[in-house]
Amino acid sequence: MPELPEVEAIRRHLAPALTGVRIDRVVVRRRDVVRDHLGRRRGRLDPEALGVGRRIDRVGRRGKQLVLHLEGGGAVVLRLGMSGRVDLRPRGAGSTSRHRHVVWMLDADASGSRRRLDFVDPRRFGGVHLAQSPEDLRGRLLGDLGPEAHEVASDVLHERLGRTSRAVKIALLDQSVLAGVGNIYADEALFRAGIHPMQPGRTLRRQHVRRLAEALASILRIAIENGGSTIQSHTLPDGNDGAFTRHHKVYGRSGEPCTRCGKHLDRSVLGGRSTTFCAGCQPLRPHAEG
DNA sequence: CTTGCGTCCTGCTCGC
DNA sequence: TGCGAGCAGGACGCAA
Repeated sequence: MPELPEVEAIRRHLAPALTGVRIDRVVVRRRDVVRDHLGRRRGRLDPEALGVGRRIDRVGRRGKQLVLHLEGGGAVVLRLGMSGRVDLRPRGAGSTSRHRHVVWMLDADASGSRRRLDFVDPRRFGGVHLAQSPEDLRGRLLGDLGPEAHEVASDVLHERLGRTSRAVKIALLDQSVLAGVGNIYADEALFRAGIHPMQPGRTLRRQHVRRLAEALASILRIAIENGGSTIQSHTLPDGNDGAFTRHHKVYGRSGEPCTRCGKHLDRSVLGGRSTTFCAGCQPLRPHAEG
């Protein structure tokens, strides 16, 4: 469950070690985590689609998905889900997890290090998706994603949220509306913008959406610079924790005092997701025309 | 078309 | 110390 900043931190960590490196061998220890570009489990795994014998041209990211672009087109898309992570370690190192589902054995990089990349995901909400061509990638895998949350223009966000009657928090979590926001940053951005999580998207006024876009950009960028936020299992591939936890103003703080007004923070459940907010600082506003 | 609900999993923390 | 309940950063399929 890393969200955009955590995935970006992982991407930046992996890129220098993986770019230009050839994949020697892939071990699939649990085949049901591997899917094709439409999300289907494949009966037969194609080693070439998994990257065997190919170089990694580029390590990219779109929303919460990590994309290993392979030479000759196609890509391996890693979705970390709630509990997923990737470990980058020397090929000979032992593994600490019994939930290591896919292992990429890499050739030596420029400095001569021979490493492997482990996809680990205890809950298995995540997965490894194989795109055989750029078209595959542009389809269901990445094609339905909204704009990147940390750089969305205010008027674009206003137009997109204006299309739905759902609660703004639910809309923020919808990756086809906006890519990269998860439960933590949805709550944090709404708090910072002073918007009630249950406010219907289409009732948001332009000025509030502007504050929301600014809050998203600010919070996500700071989180990226800090290497992503951390709770429980989230770790960077080198085993170090990200360091953003202390910046959370509402997430995980229900019942504690609001940092802005001192009232206790409320908790409710929206779309099955735990939601923390300050009823004082984030008032539900009636829809004003014009 | 949109929206809301149930479901997929394991592991951790908390209270008894 | 053990045990069960409840909760967890996501996203899908399905039905209305």
